[in-house]
Amino acid sequence: MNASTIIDILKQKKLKVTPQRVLVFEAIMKIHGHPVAEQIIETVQKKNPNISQGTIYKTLEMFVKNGIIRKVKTDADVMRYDAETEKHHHLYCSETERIEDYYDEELNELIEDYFRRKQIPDFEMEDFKLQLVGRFKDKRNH
Amino acid sequence: MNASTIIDILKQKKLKVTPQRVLVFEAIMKIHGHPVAEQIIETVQKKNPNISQGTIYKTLEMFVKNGIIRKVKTDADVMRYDAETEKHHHLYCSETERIEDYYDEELNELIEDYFRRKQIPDFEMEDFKLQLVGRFKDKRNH
DNA sequence: AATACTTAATAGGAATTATTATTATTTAGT
DNA sequence: ACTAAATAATAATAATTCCTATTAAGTATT
Repeated sequence: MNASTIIDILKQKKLKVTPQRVLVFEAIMKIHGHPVAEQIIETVQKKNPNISQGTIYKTLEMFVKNGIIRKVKTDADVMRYDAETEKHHHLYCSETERIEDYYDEELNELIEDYFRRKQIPDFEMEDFKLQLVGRFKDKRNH
Repeated sequence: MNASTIIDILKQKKLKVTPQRVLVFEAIMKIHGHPVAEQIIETVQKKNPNISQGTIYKTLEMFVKNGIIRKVKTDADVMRYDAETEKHHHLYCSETERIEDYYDEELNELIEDYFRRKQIPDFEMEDFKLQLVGRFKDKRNH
């Protein structure tokens, strides 16, 4: 992936090609992994200090909306607390902020079993959690 | 769960029992679901307006450290961005902030299969994501 | 049972930090 | 050259953390 790649992507999506957007994309490519906004800002501004933070945040948001990049973690922006400390998973509503607990021992065992057979290289697993994204059929707005 | 429950929990863990801690715990119990700090603060301060925000945040943090409650979502506190838009899961280091992508089509199919057989009541699943928490065996600090 | 002691917890407010909003100016695409 | 959208610069916001003097919980002592 390089400058011409993002130029093509933007053109294809009928989005304006600006030097700012190209630099932001190149920064994400260059850093790889999962950069936080700060790292992207730093990398972009090293190349061109005149590019403002606001533009970079706006560009990232635009990239996310257009499926060019993703946000890691679920989208809600504040921490939530959960009194339940037993192992469980979470159901996230893709429309609202609603979150529900989901307990499924059979599922836990299925996944545990799977990872007993298949080791992940260089990684020692301690725990796992499934985020299930979808829609609740009842209209409650917890 | 009620006041005497949290009192017992705190005593058992050799933590001081204070009215503030009891009220914070009761608030979480009362709200159930996955309250954000703001809701907890509101509920606590309705009972006793002299309890400060800082105390409530500190108490929540203490509860989390002692396994009395959990934080929902992974613990890192800033958004991260990911250039990869293909379906994948995440490996989280429990010690550092490192996050790695994890691709596993076999696992995807296993889980998809499972949910094809077993429907979650009142929930229409659109997507899922696995968070695998553990330790990386190499020392790289991405 | 009341009192003093010691350390941790708390209140109150300031500080921090990531992110979003605002607006005048600039620029990309036609 | 035109027009709508993007940008720079800065202010505003909001969640969370930090700081410090005061207070209170748990424990030991009478």
